[in-house]
Amino acid sequence: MRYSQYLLPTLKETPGDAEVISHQLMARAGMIRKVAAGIYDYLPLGLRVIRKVENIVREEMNRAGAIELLMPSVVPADLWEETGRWQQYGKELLRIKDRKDTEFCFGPTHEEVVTEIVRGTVNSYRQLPINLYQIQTKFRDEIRPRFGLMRGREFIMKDAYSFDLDDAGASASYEKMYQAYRRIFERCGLKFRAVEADTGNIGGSSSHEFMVLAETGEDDIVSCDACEYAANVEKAELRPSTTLASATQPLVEVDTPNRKTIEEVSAFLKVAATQTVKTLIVQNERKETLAVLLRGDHDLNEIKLCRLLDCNEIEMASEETVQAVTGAPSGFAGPVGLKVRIIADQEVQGLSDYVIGANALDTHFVGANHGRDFAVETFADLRQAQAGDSCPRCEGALEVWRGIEVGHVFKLGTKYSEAMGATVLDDQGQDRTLVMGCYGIGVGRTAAAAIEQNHDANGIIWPMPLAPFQIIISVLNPNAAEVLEAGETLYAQLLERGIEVLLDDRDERPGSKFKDADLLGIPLRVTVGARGLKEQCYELQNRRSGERAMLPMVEAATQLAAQVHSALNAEAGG
RNA sequence: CGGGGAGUGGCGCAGCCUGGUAGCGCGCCAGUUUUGGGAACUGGAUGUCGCAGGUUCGAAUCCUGUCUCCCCGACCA
Repeated sequence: MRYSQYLLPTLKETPGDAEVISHQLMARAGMIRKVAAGIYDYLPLGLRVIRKVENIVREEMNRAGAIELLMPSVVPADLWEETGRWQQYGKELLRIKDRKDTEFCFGPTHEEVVTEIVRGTVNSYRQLPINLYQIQTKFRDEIRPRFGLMRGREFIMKDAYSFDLDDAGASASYEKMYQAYRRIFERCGLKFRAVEADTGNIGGSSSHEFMVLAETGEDDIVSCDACEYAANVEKAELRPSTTLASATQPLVEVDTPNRKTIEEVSAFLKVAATQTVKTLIVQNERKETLAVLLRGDHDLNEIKLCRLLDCNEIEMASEETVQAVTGAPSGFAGPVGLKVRIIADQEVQGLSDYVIGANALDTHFVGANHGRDFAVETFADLRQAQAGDSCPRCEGALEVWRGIEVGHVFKLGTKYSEAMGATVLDDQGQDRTLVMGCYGIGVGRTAAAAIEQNHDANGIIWPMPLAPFQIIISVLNPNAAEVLEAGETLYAQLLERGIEVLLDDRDERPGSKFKDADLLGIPLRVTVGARGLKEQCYELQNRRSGERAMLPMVEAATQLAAQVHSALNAEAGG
């Protein structure tokens, strides 16, 4: 591609609405343009990267035995009504009507559609297992899209769905996808972790998320420093606590004027936060109000609480509710004398003689003990894991990372196949409900995550497998005939060798060309200028390492092609 | 949706408080001189100041409404 004839609008300045580095650099490098909140144009350079990711995904899915197809983006409401999701799925589902007022949605995910395909075309266990996938534009009307391609409303996703006769088969299909995903992200040159995850409202029994490690990630994940255990904090189990407490101090009411938070109270009473217990008054969607006790320095994990209570949503009670339930303004809630259900994190069980709210303005208790002073209905694992916690599987300790979720694999079970009557005949001639799995990869998000992990002050540094171009030839003075000709010659030789090369033949000053080359993040830059030509050489610079080398003109194309191929293989290996 | 902020040439911003009919930098076009890390000079083009009302002799500026965008929370590839 000739730069002078390409559409590559680079920006010197960062657009004001771009917050994270990947968004800033994608905008500056002329990869994307915003059309509306969470909706983007993929400009030519951006599309090239998207295609790179797609092709890696496609190759690995095919290798794992999955079959590509393409389902419609616009899906009739009937299908979604079969599974009840037309009602369940909230405002994220973009609902539209056609001219006859028939309802449709723009598909945010395709369990219903694919299940409909399989129920109509797969009738025998002999056709199993089968795994169907597509790479397609999805739409989810997110409440708050942000960070460019990281969380768009419209985005490109690879979604795959496996169908098996039984759980064992489904587990095997799941394992295949898990391994395929590892290969995909390794080939993309990304540092990532596969972590145990919550299944959310897609449903199903177990799942893993593939997290690219990056500070700007929106998820917290934990991993053990000794074994393989890794999980999203939403999901991370904590080791069961077995210690039991016994009281040694009497319950005494103390004044804590204006001290509401754990920090304020523990500082005021000169007690460690670990020796305090906080009482959260919460409500679920059924408007049940209850009190949750946690050690002062711990945080509530709402997902664990939801699971315990068999509800979908937990929120902190309003000030009025707190006042009504505890008889005091928030900040002083405690379990003593409370009339609502009281449940506690398991680690409260091992505490004794702690500080706790007294349900009266500016007052706390010291020397509080459950069992003696109040009763706890249930102890359970309810808190968020944090750095330094013991691993639930071994003697190691947990570390905390930030991650970007680029892929997610689920065991779905029969949730959709049962609702939609997707069955096959087994070898006994009996109807069997198919056991499903589903597997997603955010294509644009993967590209964005790659930038989060691979950039410097000058711009993007693409891993070779994702680079929109593998080599950029910067012709320093295209007005000098012999310089332009030397550039053109190399350009032609590289194209012949199948290398993706961008020829910067613009009539710009050298500085601009170097800045743009760095910004775009092309892994190898060849400078063609009078200086090198005097010695019959091109000059090579590696974007990542900054290393430079003189390449004799006669062997340049061969050497460069070899470097590109070895970089591709290095990053594809492992 | 709750809380915070912002809409002014393609991009980044100033002007608004204290109303008088729009300015700076980058980019763009033409020319001259330049040419190894975002060149200099000269000349030029581009704005119904988000939209709709209102106040006023006069509104980018004040008032009301509305739309959009961004940030913090819930959601997720």
